This record gives sequence, structure tokens and C-alpha cells, in this order.
Amino acid sequence: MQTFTEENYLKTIYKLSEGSAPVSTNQLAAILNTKAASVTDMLKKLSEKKLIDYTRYYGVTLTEVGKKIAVDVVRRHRLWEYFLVEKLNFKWDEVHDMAEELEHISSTELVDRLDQFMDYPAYDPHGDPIPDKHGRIKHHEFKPISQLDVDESGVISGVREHSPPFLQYLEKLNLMLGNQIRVIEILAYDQSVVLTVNQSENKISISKEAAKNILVTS
Amino acid sequence: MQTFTEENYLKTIYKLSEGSAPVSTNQLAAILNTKAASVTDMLKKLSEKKLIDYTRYYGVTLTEVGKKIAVDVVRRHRLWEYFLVEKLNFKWDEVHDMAEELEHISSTELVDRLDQFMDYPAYDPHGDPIPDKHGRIKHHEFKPISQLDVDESGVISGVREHSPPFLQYLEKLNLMLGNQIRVIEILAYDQSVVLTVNQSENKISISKEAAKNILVTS
DNA sequence: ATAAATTATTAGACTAATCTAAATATTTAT
DNA sequence: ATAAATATTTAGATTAGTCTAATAATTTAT
Repeated sequence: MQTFTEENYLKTIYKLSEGSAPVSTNQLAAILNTKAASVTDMLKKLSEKKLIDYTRYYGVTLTEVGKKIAVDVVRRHRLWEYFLVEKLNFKWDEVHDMAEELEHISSTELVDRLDQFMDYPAYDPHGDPIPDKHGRIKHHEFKPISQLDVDESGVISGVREHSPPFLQYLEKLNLMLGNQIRVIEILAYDQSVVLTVNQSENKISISKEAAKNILVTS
Repeated sequence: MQTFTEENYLKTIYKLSEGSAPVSTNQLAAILNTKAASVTDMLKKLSEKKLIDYTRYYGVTLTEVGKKIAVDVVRRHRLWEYFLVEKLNFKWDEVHDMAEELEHISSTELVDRLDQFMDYPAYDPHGDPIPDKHGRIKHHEFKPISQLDVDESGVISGVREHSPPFLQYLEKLNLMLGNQIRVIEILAYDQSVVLTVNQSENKISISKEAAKNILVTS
């Protein structure tokens, strides 16, 4: 059994390592809103519990056991986000903080029933895949709008940034999951992208940064 | 904002004081599974925060602010219990521990949406009233079976004891909420009660203790 | 290849919540 | 009304997680 805090460290290491790259102390401190010294302390503890492989001055990766826990926290987080949006009608930019708390409710049975209640959703409200009860994750072929060429189109299927202001911005431009976009022009001097949504006449322009953070399937 | 632990103390004081009677250190220690010394420490802290009125060697009562928080924790607990039983199909003896965790999720908006989602239930799965968002509580005229006379009948509407074994026992005897019982006989030597459920032929016998813990309306 | 800059770790201290053991109040029984 | 029993509080220590300041390792730049 892990504490709330331990679960957050494991989840963050999982997300930062994207597979298996070692994660640095400072990276963790930045995301967990804490100090490097605190991170070092916690890494020692998690290492003793054999949830991570930790080499001083080098970095940290998850062990198999640690990864299992991390994936489970991610599963819980995404299922609760889905619940909040689909059942309680919250908007996609409102659910993150609540899910951060709900993800630490410990009962496995509860999460599995919730999963069943919602008919086993595969993606959360931001398009991120929801691991199943065995930790299996569906992987879609996502790519950012910034990698499309002029005249290419795609269906918005995920986002790489989850901050409420960014999500509200997308909502305002109708750049929501499921909508189809087509790239009309890529401006040479700043790589900003001009595109249309759902075949509309209306052309909208988004920055290169934004284009990197919106994921499409073709 | 209170910690998890502070909320548990306030909730327990609220339940033990049944209105406004002062609660003792040892009573709290027993229910909170902790030691009297720890309780004293926490009472000092809650007193400084003006959530309780605490007099050394005498006892503790809630302030108005403390009571508001306590009622809100109770509201959250009972709404989540209702959710677990009505939406996720848990049984009434399975939900307590999960609700103990869920009740500490802080968002007020979340609880209010949950309330709306379930269409504002008035009672939880054990017949306890669910306070509304303003802290108002519906009070029913409950009395224990032990106070009925021979030939009197009533509808089971609540329980005074929430332990899984007791709830499972009631389920086995079909003594579930909503069922009608009639007292056939009260044995003189131990006050055990013989009764029928839903007009059945079948007579069942329960101890005086059990009869005290089952609440009926007439 | 060495100095400077960056990154990470250790040392020592703090807070919240808890504990045991000792001391003190209160209540009960004679 | 006093002794014994019970209930409560204080004193001092412990654990988890965090912090700042000082130190050490590593990387980068010259």
C-alpha cells in the first residue's frame, strides 16, 4: 500500500519517462511543486520499497511493480475524469483537480465498477487512453497538427497540454475532440497554422505552439 | 480548509454529541481508534481554529462553524454511499469504508452535482437522512422495534448499527429497508422479539439487542 | 584539462499526527 | 472527607514529508 504522495511520485515518474527514459530530480521537483532535496528523500524511500531503480546523480526509472502502480493511478485518474464529464456534466477544463484527489481512493473494486458503469470507455475527455484493469493501454496513431502538410486533414483526438486556459481556448475555436480540421496554410516565418474546422468557410489561425499540442488521427 | 483527520474528528464529535451534549476524550479515542493523549492534542488544535468549544477535563462541543463542516462531511459520506449502492450496485454492507475515503474529496461543486445526478436523495442506503447543500436535514419519526408492543407493525426505515455482519444478518432475515414487520410476541425473560415480515407466515425471532438497532416508521 | 555553471545530495530543522509513560484532575466508594 | 479508581492532560519521542543552507558530483565552456 502506498501513500497519496508516493502514488503521485510514481505517476509523475511514469509520465515523464515516456516508456523508460530516466527522469531527473529537478524535473520531478518542478512538476511536483516541491524542492529537489525533498525529491531526493522520497526517491530513497521509493527505492527501498523497490518501486523504482534509483542511481544517485543519474536518474530514476520505475521497476515493474512501480510501473504497475503508476499505470493504475493513471487508470483511476482518467476513469474519474470520464465520469465527471460524461455523468456529472463538468467541462473538460474543470475536471483535473478533482480527479487528482479521486485517483487516490484505494478500492480496486470501486474503480472496476465505475469502469463497468460507464461501459468501459477507452479514452478520457482529453483523448488520453484509459488503461484497462490489467494495465493494458490502447495506443492510437496520434500526431500533432504541426506535423501535417498543407491540404492534409485529420480528426482531433487528443491534446498534449491540459491546462484550463488552453482547453478553454480550444473550446472557443471549436477545436474539440471529434472535429475534423484541414490545414490551409502554414506561414513560413513563424510556422503558425491556418485551418478550417468541420468544413466550415471560417479560417482560423493557431500558433506553432498550439499546433504542437493538438493531436489528430487521419 | 481542514485536513482529512480534522474532518474525521469533527464528524465524530457531531455524531457522538447527538445535538449538543459534550463529548469526552475517551469516547473520541475509542471511536477514532487512537489514544486519549492524541485526542487531547487534536482538541487543542481544533479549539484554536474555533471549530470546537473545549474545556479541559470537561468535554467538547462543536461551534457553529465546526458543526457546519461536520454536517457537510456527513452529507458527502451519505451521498457517496447512495451512489455506490444505487449506481454501482454495491450492497449496503460494502460501502462504508469507500465512503469514508470519498467523503474527504474537497470539491463542493462535485458533491452538489452528484446530488443532482442522483435526483436529490433524502436517505442513504441505511435509512440515514442526507443533509441538503444548506445543511438542512429531514427528520423522520423513527423508533426501534424494541419499543413496539405486541401486534403493532411498522416499516423498516433505518438501522442504528452499520457493521457489515449486522447488515448481512438483516439481509439474510429479509429485514431490509421498506419491508413491513409485525410484532407477534415479546418473550418475557429476555425481551427477544418474534415478528413476521411482509405478512409472511414465517415467524422470525430477533434478540432485544437487534430489536433496538432496527428502526421503523408507523 | 581546468574553471565555472549546473545539478543533485546531505545535514539539520520544522510541522502534523501520533505514541508511551508520567503527572494531575475528577469521580466514586467507603 | 479521604482513599482508590478512573479519566484526562502533559512531557518528550517518533514518523512522513517537507524545507533551507551547505556540500558534492557532474557537465559545459574555454
